[in-house]
Amino acid sequence: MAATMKDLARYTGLGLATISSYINGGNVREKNRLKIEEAIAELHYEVNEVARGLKKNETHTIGVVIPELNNIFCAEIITGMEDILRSHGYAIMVCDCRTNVELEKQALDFLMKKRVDGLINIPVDVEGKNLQEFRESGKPIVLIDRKINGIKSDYVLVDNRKSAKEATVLLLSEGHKNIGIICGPRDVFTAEERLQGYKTAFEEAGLPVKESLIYRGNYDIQSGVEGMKELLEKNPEMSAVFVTNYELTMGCMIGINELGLKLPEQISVVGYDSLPFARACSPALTIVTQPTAEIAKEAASIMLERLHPSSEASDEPIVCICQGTMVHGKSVSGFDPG
Amino acid sequence: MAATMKDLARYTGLGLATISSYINGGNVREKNRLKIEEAIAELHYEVNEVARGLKKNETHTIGVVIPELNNIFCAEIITGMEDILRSHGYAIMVCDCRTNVELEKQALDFLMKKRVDGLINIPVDVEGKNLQEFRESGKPIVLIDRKINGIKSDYVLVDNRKSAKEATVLLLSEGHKNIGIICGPRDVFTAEERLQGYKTAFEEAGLPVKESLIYRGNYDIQSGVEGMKELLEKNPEMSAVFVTNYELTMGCMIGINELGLKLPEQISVVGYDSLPFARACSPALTIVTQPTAEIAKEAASIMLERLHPSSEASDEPIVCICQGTMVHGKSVSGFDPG
DNA sequence: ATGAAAGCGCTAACAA
DNA sequence: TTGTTAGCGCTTTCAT
Repeated sequence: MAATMKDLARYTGLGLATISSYINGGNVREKNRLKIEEAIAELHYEVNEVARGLKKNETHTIGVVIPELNNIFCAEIITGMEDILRSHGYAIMVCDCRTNVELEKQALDFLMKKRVDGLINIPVDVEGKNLQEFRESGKPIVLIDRKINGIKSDYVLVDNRKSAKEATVLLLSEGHKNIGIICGPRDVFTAEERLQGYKTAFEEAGLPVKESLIYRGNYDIQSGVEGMKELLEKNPEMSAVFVTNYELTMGCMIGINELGLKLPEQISVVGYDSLPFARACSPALTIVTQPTAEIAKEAASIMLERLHPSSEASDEPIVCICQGTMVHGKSVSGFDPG
Repeated sequence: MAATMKDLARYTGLGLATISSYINGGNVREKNRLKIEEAIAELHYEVNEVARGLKKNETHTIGVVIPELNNIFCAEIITGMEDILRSHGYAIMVCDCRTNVELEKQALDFLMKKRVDGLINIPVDVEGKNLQEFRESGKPIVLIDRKINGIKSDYVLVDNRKSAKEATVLLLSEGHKNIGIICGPRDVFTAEERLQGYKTAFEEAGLPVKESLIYRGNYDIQSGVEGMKELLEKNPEMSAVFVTNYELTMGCMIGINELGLKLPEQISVVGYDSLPFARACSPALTIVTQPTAEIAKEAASIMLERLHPSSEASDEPIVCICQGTMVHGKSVSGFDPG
């Protein structure tokens, strides 16, 4: 068994409170300090954060619930948050709910029992019901990437509409008219927003939006492959495509490979998310990148602020909107009517 | 504040022990059971795992320390482990140490204080010193992917030599003689093993290994780009290259793009790790893939076995060696002396 | 089957 | 500055 403060007290002949005071940075007589330090070294003492957590009713642990860890967007955000939070003494408990509402509920339950001090969540449940119980605990919640209707909370979001519109405008400005879009599921906030941005670009250009050019899949590779094939089948005249997340973009490139299409001569492509992947494609992809480091930083900062409110604390929800960026490659060319 | 067992006791008029017994699946008179269930629903009671952890000296939490979360190989393994461990009631605390020995030490300390029940680690410190303290706790440790000299422990490893040799033999059998290799750092176990496999293939073919064809970088994208450029510069006659992890492979493809080389006519490539990426390249890459799901499953199983030893438990270290697989694409062609 | 009480390792009054 | 003590929420004897 690991040594406890009691052991230190016995070893040094001091009282428990003195030890505790020393451990917590209090003042202790020089002579006793040395004794305690000796005891700590000798007995390999390490604070028991579990006991401390019980006593102080704070575990210095943040629950993180996400749809898929195995997804570059999520992984990058978690990496960034973990870095910041741990440097402030907070551990994260990550739960991957596999894009499944029921698993998300279980994860949330699980983390409640573990008494995490706060929750960071990329929500899967669009109803917001899963969060109900946690909200009643009064502990801070930061929602990332997806807005839930009717849930007031701190949010870190990305301006998906703007980026999607920008990407579509680029393709339109190159003369493309038949521009396909490969989207995520109807019930995912970002998917809907990106589609709206696409539609807005058409509307502002005074052009009609063709339903046949809209493919809705899951946010996964398979949907990217299938989406590309189906769009081309239904729209032989399609000359450009906008793909709206990393997995879909990868799938789209696989589809283009398998169909033997030439980029950008036969089809122009604007992808999403991963810059390294875009550069590794031949020719390099034009993409919309998301500021994952910034998202992570904002989310972690809001959480820390909620845990230790500064003087001018307000209980108004904090909503932080980050901006994506277009990075130009060589996968977009002017429309060639020939 | 959340409800406690005391509250349930007061609400039902029962004793604390009865409540505890019910919560833990003990027998309770039907009438009382109903009362307790009513109280739980009414007061929104949830077990406090922190208190339970203190009392039982087990937190149902596993520490996971890895070099980079933001790395597809690590992310896939964590995803798999988290799934299995959580379904057995264990949470994971993930710490990303950014491939930094000092940060790894801090993470390990941190997790000790949090009293995790076990540790899963892709070790960065090749000396094994970082693990010393945790080992003294007597709690189970499972090491993944990298062997540490002189540390007896449970391991889940991949047969890197075999895969690397197989990849090199493929290139040799296509008539290539000047085959470059882009490796990871000298002090990373897998990097060294993969290089050994490459060398063995040459030796068994009776061919000399040229030092100029060996590029050592970090396991990152930048090294892949630079490695590719440097190898070609030093070895204009190089007709094939073996790239030994995902990030390097991505970097290598970026380099090939930037140099405007034709695949596989001008250079044959065998990559590593990510199958979707390989398929998204044009032409599709031939690669060595690692069985991340299997690694995750084995690591989680060993951990669970150590936490709850079956009857025929042995304290001999368990070493599990998984096998990689070659997946053939179109990035390798016969050597054309023309 | 149920209750009373001790104690896990720590912190925080309070007293000295 | 230091020591004594109670108690965080739970489990676990030991009685009943």
